[in-house]
Amino acid sequence: MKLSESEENYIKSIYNLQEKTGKVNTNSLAVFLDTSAASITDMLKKLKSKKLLEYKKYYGFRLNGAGNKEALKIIRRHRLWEFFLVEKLGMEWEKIHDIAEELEHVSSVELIDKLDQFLRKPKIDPHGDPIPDEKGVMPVLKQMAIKDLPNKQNAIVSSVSNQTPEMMEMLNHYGIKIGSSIKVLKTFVFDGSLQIKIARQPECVISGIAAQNIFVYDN
Amino acid sequence: MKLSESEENYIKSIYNLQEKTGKVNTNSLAVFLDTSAASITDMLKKLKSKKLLEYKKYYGFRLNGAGNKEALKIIRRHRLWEFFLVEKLGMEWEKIHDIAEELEHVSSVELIDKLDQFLRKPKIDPHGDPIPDEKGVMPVLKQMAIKDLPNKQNAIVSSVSNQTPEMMEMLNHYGIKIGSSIKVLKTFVFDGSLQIKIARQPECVISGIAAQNIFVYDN
DNA sequence: TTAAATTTTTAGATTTGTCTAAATTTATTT
DNA sequence: AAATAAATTTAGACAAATCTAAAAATTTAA
Repeated sequence: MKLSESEENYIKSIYNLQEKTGKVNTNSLAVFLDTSAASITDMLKKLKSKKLLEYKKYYGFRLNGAGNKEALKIIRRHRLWEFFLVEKLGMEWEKIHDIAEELEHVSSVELIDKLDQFLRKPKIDPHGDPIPDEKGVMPVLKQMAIKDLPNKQNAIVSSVSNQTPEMMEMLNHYGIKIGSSIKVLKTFVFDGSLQIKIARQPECVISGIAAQNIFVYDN
Repeated sequence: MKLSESEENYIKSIYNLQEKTGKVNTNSLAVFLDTSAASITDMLKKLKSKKLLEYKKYYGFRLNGAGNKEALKIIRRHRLWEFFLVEKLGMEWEKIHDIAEELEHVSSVELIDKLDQFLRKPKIDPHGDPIPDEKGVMPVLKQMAIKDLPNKQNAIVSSVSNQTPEMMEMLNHYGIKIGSSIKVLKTFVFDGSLQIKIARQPECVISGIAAQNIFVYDN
């Protein structure tokens, strides 16, 4: 199905809000897309008529099977481009989102599959989000606290359970970000602290408490 | 200046037709863009009001300095993406144009400069067309038709002036591509046909007409 | 040098995606 | 359960880019 850029943005946003907060309504989508509630209603009618979502006036809406499939295609494109921008072009983590937002609308299947191959079929984008495969399947990635990561094994930082300013300050200090490549060099049994190496950062030691709150993907 | 996708397509087309045929008029542009003459007139007014071209009713139009600059930026993006698609993703020469046509509208300067670096600042795209640099300057590359290439001298195929399916079929048959190493073994004065050798291909003979349309870099 | 043909422009519609303001429906309070 | 508040939808308008049909200007030809 050929969708307009705008339709794609709506579908992707609905999918993302559905994933993140469980449900979406007209207002939250309007805020998210920085547009009016009236525009949302207009587009919902259109997407319904294209059979991409269930929608009942005043009751709510939800992507159906076809809509989900489209969303996953768009998300796949977005995340592959983000990976490309960081890993191949060396762009800053913070700058890539807006560019990927534009690139994602180029929809040639062959382009995206070739790009996927070229990037060696990555499973996680630079923000730590999973990348759907060519069939639209999200890889299931188990997470583990880095205290449980075997020594010398490379992993990708996936999330942080304790998002206090104090934690952020520390992560910032060590250059630890979602998506950072990380390796445990040594475990100090006495207090559970770990000596670690983050890609492009000097080695450092983090406390056992920190090691319980920083998660990585379990490959 | 932020331009719409449509404005960019008009500017690029005007530039290309100007280059290729010397001048453009409403009808030729309408044919080229597969749209109506009325739409051309509408857009000309708009581009005039944005000070990107000179335009007098019924008299004609031409990109001005600012318009040319914009055109060169778009062409730079297009050709860099074409190079990427062929050299990095290994896509077929024939399939890349339409994809680059979409990618070219993503206009982040940082993206394009990083891409340029990543590709090692190529000067020629896979169709043999020169790629403007970050300042919008077209590299000056001398070319010659292979009919003018001295016998026994190695050269690199740079471009093909007649990009019809029929020409493509023949080039394909002989294994002639942009970048192919080529040598003229013998010239038949009677009809201008040439016996040639393409690297990794058997010797073959091409007609005088073909020999006028296949270009090589003049080292 | 008129008449005919061609090219270009205008006038008026249409589609897409958006808007504001008003109306309607649903949810919350008193 | 009314009254009030909040969320959602409708109605009507607008800008961008396009279209067709008709009018105007220019070019060509008789």
